[in-house]
Amino acid sequence: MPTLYEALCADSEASLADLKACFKRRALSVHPDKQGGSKEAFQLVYAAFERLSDPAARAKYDQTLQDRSTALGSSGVHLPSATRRPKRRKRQQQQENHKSSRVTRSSTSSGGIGNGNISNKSNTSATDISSNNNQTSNSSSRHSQVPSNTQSLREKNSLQMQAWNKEEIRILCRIQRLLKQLTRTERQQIVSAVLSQELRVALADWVTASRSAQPGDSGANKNPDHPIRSDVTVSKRLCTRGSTEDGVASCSSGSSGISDDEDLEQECELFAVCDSTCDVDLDLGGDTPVLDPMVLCDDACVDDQQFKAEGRSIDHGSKEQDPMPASRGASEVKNISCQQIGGRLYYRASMSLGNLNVRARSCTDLAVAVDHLILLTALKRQALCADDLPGASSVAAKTIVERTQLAYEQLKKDAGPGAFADLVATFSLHLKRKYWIGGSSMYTPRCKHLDELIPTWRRFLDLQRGLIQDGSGGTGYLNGLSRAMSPAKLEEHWKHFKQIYLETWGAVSERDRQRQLDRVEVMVAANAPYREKMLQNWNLKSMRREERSQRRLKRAPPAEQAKLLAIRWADLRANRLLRSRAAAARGLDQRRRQRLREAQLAKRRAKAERRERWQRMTGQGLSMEQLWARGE
DNA sequence: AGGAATGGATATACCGGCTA
DNA sequence: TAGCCGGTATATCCATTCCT
Repeated sequence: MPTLYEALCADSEASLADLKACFKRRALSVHPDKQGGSKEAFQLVYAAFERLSDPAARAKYDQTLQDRSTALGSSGVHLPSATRRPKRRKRQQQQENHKSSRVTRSSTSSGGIGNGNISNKSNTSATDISSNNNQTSNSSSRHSQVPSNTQSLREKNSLQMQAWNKEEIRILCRIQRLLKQLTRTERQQIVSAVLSQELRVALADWVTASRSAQPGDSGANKNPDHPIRSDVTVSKRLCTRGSTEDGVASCSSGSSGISDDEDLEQECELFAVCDSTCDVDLDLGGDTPVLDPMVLCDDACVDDQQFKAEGRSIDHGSKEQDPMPASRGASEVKNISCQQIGGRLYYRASMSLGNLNVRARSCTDLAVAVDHLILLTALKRQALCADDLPGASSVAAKTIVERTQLAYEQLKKDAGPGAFADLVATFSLHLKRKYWIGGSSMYTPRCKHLDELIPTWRRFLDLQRGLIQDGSGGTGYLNGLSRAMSPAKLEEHWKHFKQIYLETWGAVSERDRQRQLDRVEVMVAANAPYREKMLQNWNLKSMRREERSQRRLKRAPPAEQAKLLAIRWADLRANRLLRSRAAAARGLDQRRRQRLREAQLAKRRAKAERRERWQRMTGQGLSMEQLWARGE
């Protein structure tokens, strides 16, 4: 398997400009339209360029190569720049670090949730950048510690799980499930009022043990970098979001949720199962594994939807990103479409950023299209990981719109007026609303300047945010309907959405607006049967939900249930204690009996010996003194 | 728990119309 | 009328949710 450097035919110490040149050279030779080219080869080359052109992803990749070469032994293995980075590269790196440190410092200290969650095909995140740029950061050192502790932690937890019997495990499971159904405040009340100190600690151990002792469990993190969820950073983030949502005093001052104070860490570790008002210190520090608060937090605490609304996808870390997504279309080449007109081939580079589609002009020269692709790749990288943009302070807190705008301005400067003008980029937003228009798309008119589209983009984004706050879950109108949103509310959103959409077209011309209105109405009408079906489903589900809630009302309240479980737990523990004492007593008794048996045996043996001696003595007619004199 | 369904995101092909 | 661009349709991917 060739390395990415080999795929690009680039030196491991190549600068960005070198990489661009190498990519262009290779792309032109391996494109399917060229002799001996193929889509696979082109995709490999593009994937390599996409990754290596990103400094953070490149550093990460270099590190991976270095680790691999260390594991295999240094001989005969191609070592990338990270292993033996020459002075020139090292100096460059230092300069980059120095330049970006001022920019990234604020985002690093505020945690960079947003960036950390950005899904990037090249496996890049701002968190990675900051950790790579700043080797002494706390998060990176914590991450590096996690795997080393994992094994011993697993063994310990496995032993701990063996110590519980089936019934105790069942009770712990039920309490955990019960607590998960409650809000944070209710949970805290019940935990502090009903659960004993011993039960809380057992619950904490149980949660950690069940997580780490079953690595194949679906709940466990399958990411090899973080074998268990003992990452304090993640825990903090989850807790912070949860506390904000529940209206409890926030753990962090910033929206990103990761501050650097240790109190926060402790609070987050304790809040899941232990009340902070408890006057006895819980021994969760030291050797005790870090508790995973997520297990007992409300699932809704994880406010991923907010990020999704910004056009960012959530990196759950559970799936390996495909380094080479399949190409689409007849050209079979990702990001460069091809069309034959009048016997000539036209190429056109395109790129998507969230729901923003960027397209370059079409051209007959593949080399020009590759140049365009290089520019668009830079735009995408900078928009998704805008930490390296000058003046992008607190960029983690910015929305995808603001970051794209920054990246766009930067691209204009970097590419130079000539190259940028040659791109003739056009921008449009692609929007889908399956519930209303089925599989068809709605899209804004193409703009020659991103600035023209920004206000519209913001409006759609705000609308989407409102939809999430209304409880749709942010995954779309249909899911919104099937969950918490009423059909009436849904319709209201659709009207608003349509209004923005038509206004966008109306800004071009009234004729366009009318044309789009007609088109949308046709699509909406065509999709009526589908909506009818969904409404029926929604009614059925609503009825089912209602029945469930009625059943729940008949059940004992959660506090009562928890109390009963806690009593059962205490009984079990008491019985277990009694049994262990009885067993201990039995053990003592057995040892005494054994000693007695041994003593009796010794006595019997001595008696038999005496009898034997006596018989010998009397048989030979000897006296006792004579016998002793013979030494017997 | 795991497969199926869903729907947003992404990417590309195709076509019609404008313009030099 | 060739060259190019904007609008549209659609294929595919993938995360999430639903259903059994």
